[in-house]
Amino acid sequence: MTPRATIADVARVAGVHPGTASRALNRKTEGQVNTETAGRVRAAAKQLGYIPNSIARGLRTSSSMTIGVIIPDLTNPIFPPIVRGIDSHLAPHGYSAVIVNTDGSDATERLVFESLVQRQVDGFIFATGHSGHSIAGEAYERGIRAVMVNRDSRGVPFPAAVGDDAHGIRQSVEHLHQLGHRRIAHIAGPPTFSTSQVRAEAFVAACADLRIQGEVFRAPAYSVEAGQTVMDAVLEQSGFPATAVVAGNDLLALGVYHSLRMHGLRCPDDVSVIGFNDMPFAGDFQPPMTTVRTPHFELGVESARLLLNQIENSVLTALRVVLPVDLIVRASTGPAAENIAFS
Amino acid sequence: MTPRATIADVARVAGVHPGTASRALNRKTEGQVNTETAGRVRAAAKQLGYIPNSIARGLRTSSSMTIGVIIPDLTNPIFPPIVRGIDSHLAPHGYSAVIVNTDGSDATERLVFESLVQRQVDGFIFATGHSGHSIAGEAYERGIRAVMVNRDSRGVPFPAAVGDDAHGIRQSVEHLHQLGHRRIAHIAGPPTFSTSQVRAEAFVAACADLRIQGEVFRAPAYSVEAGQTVMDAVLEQSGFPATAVVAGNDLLALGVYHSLRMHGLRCPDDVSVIGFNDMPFAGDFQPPMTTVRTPHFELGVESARLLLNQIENSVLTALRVVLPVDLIVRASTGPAAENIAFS
DNA sequence: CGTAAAGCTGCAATCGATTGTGGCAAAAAC
DNA sequence: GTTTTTGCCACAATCGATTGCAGCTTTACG
Repeated sequence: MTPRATIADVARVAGVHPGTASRALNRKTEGQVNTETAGRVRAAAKQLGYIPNSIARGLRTSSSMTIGVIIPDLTNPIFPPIVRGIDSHLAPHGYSAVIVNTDGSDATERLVFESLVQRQVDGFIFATGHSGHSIAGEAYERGIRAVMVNRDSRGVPFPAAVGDDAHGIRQSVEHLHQLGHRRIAHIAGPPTFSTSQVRAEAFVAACADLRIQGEVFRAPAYSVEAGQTVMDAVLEQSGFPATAVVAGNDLLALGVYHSLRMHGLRCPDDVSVIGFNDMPFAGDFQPPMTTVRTPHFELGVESARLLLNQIENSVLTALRVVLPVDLIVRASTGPAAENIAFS
Repeated sequence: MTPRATIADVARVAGVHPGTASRALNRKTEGQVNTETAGRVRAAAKQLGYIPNSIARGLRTSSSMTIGVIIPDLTNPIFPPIVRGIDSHLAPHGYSAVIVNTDGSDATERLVFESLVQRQVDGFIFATGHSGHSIAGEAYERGIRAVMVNRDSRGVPFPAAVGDDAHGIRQSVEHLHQLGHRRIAHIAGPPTFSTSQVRAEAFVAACADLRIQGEVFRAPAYSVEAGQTVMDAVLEQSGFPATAVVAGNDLLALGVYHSLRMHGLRCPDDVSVIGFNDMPFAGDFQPPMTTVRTPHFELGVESARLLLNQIENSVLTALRVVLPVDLIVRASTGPAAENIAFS
């Protein structure tokens, strides 16, 4: 219940001026003070259990040592690893991350953004895929530092850390091709996400290269429900007799699983399915999912590194770092079925 | 690039003193200023795009409007829902959460704790299960406000929001009993977690009540690997011919799945398995998992509510809120097998 | 020995907002 | 008509740390 010791208390005990005490306690300035004096100050600080008030420091130095991380939904399993990667790079540098969700809503994105600039965060990491009139552009105009992770920065010149999505899709299509599939459906995410675009484009390009029939269907969201709904439509209405589907991400693929099951079709016997991301436990699904592994943790690390470089050294080390991805073959893909029952 | 407007700027434009501007802009004090004047101030604020510097405010009011949330590992799928629940209650009240991971390490727990008190967080939410010489006791002695979520507060008089674990276990055992199981193994989590204790105790109590054989085995961690290792031992060395296992949580149950598969045993045909938590996608596993649903989101909400009550009203509304749980029966449980192959 | 340079440390301003106190003027009370 | 009350606002202190500047002492050097 005793009030925390301030630097003035430390100075008094050490018999020096608060300014001197401050210098003695800071790495950057401790060279300016006599070694013996500095020792006395440190001793006093330890004795009093002095903990610097970072709010006061922040006021003076106009930095809060916190980074705002804006994600659509922490419940989406790809984000926890990203967040951990971010944190693992931030913490050793003395920064903390405050994570906020937008639920995909543009309005709450703006809301939390404002709330965070009010908090004087030193920078932002955007993991939201929204590409429309997102706040990124506004942030840039306000001179706010930021980076993107797992998405591209559509026009806004912020650095970005992304996976090599195009290559992952290409691998997926080739894998299916080798298994004999010649008619493949792609269930793409919402067009507002930059990832949806590049994956869809890579898909059509790969199909063209291999001279196989590829059709893309757009899901309204990256969710299990959306995947199921779209797959229902593919099966019931599209008239496209696909023997395999490459989904925009694992959630959509899971929705495809559900739809298949509802239609009495088996995976991979009747239809092969490939996901994207290799989310945690993807290997425990029924069947274990073939999917493209994206290094989410490392993506987080890289994005944090990009941001901190920008903040502390005021330099852009890179405008874009792309990390390799890998196709993980499990049990949701198999030889193309001869004929499949369409309604 | 123009420096942000301060309250002094607003005051100048509105032709009033900064103190007056401050009062005009704050809900609690706007009654102290003339309505017409307040309007002028608000207009000026809007015109300048004034955003209060919450660091400066925090220095004066000695509150940061942030809450520290300490969890073992964000990657564990039960925590994202809890965090979202916390956030959903905090945000409308103007608070932000800063989430840190400890990786179960006592040392880093202490580290992040210190880092957060230095950040002047207004309170803590502990989701770490560690019960030994945790920092909770120290926090209490320092007069720091905190609550526990998903764990009990062993001796430390902090409020806690928990699920009715004992009841969940009882339901599980009864469910198995009805299916004809008479020899059940319980794979408990590490004894340092309060949840492990109450679940294990509830298990032996339930078995005693129903007069069936129950044996408990301890896992060194709440992880898939630990679950597999322990189940391996149960099958190969224990000599306990269980026809069913109730796992301490879903991760352990997943490990049991793996072990079973490795031993050529099928679930639920040979051995029934029940998890705990109903983590996301538990219904998509192979087989879909029977498990106890814990309302994690609501647990987060309740813990945040408990903490905010303590902070803002300085009252303890409750020392302990326990939320109901439910057994979700899926496909990992079935009638007891006649005889099961043990090595 | 004198002067210049270097090394330390104290002083005070500063970051941007909040808030107790006091003063002035208008309204109310007598 | 005078006094008291009330309403509104200005003033200035304050939160706790950082930092440019100046002054003092000590060392170095010619």
